[in-house]
Amino acid sequence: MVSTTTPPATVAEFQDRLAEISDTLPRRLRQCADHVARHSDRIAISTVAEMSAAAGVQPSAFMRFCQFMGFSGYSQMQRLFREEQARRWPDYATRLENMRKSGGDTPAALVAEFIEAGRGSLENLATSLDADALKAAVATLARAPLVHVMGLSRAFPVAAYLVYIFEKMDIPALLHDRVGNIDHRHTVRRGDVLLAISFAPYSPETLELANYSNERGAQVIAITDALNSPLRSCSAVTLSVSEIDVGAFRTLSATLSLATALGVAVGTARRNRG
Amino acid sequence: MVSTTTPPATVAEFQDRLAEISDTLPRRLRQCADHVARHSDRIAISTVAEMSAAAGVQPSAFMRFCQFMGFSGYSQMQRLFREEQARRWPDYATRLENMRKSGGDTPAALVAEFIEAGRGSLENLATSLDADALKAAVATLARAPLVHVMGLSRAFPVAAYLVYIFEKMDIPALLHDRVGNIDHRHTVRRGDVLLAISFAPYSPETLELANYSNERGAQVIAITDALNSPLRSCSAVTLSVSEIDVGAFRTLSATLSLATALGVAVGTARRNRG
DNA sequence: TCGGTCCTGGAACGAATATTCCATTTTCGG
DNA sequence: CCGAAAATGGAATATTCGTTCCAGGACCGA
Repeated sequence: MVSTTTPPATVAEFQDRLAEISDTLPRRLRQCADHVARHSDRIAISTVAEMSAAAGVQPSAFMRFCQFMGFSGYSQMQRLFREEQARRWPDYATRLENMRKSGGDTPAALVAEFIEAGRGSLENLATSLDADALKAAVATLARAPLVHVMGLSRAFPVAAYLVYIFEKMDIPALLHDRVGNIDHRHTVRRGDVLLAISFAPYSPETLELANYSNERGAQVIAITDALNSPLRSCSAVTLSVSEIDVGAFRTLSATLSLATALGVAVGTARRNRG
Repeated sequence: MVSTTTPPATVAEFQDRLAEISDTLPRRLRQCADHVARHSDRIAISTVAEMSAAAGVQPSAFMRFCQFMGFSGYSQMQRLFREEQARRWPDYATRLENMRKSGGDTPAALVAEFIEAGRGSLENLATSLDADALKAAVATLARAPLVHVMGLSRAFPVAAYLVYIFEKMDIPALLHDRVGNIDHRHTVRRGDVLLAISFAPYSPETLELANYSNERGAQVIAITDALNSPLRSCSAVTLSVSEIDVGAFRTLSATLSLATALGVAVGTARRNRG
């Protein structure tokens, strides 16, 4: 009954085996698998009783599940997750607390706030990213003869960094800055793609260019913040990112991570197609 | 012996009480306190036996420490840290694993990589930030009649965002871009401050401006990557940040968090001095 | 040096937890 | 519909872990 294979040595291996066997599992065992897949982080700090209750099964069923996964029991499985967690969380939490504790508005405390905000934003991105939209955006951008990029105010660093990456990857890209108040809209041609980046309060210039591109027959990819962004109505694909704010300010951690990944993905996609 | 006060309700309260009593503790108990202060994150996943062994004391000593902290015992203390951890780590880890598992080079997997890198960079920043240097940088910048900001290539988004923040906070700041290949160096006056941002490979233009400013009697604050950065030799204060790379690319999560905090701190410092 | 107080170490106890076992139920092929 | 094999639930057991207790030792003031 219990396969005598060696237990997974890493969380990644664990995930693989889970995906592999979860189709062949009886009902209760399947419940365990589903719950574990969804809350694997809880394993490190929960007891079998808690886990099985949360999954809606008996502790004994959960034990059988552990053995199906190749472990001798729950304890061995738990050890894997505890080690994993300890590895990725050195003394960071402690240090942050100290920085924050050092005083409400010392610079170090402020950095701690922004670190926390950035971290939270990254976590949000992980849970809320629309993988299909992203894939569509990459496909569209990979086909574009020329990529137009526009972002003003807070979105400007993102636009600038994207163009920098595009340039590094030999992708033809044009940054629509507003230097000299010169408008570059007439460079947009049918078949080109506009990557428009804007957050509330949305700058009219960016919206205007998005609308113009649409009329001109150039698809629009938007990186924006909320579901009610005006960019959504005039873009083929919308990627949304929300940043946690510190007072009136925000970092760009999540937005830049998404943008960088997008740029690199487009670069590799192009390379693959020759 | 054991004070009958209520136990700390949050990790912050815990830290406070720890700092408060740790001077009055006997030797073994002090060892516990030191070890806990340094590895508070381990409490959630370790047993008393493990913790006490790591601290170099007997389990019973560790128990007494828990009671000094106001808890009934180790279990109650552990519960606090487990709740804290569950709170700040919803299903983020799971989601990330799924994204990464979905394939080596799908866009979503790439985003997961950059999220991890960003997170790691932020954690590095938390543990390696030089609070004194930061404080000095803020003080210097707060006194400057005019702040010059320069960063090219990968550092350009950081420079741009800093100037954006300075502008929002009514701080006179000038971005030394290279539009039209026009050099703004002659705007630098004695008493001004240059905020120079550069990472390997360091762009000569930024280094040049840093040297020039020094000669001109304007102090230089550097944001750079390593300890052997050429900026270090010509700057009054150096803030170092290291970003984890994904292949040949990096995000700017940590750098931007630091820069944003720096900008906001300077703004509030100025406001306080009128 | 002596007496008292506080601290320390280790063993012993009790509670909680993981794990196994088996009777009962369900499933599925014939 | 029947019988075998698999799955399930719940109780019983074994193990680990938290907690307490007490004897011995260190420290301190007199």
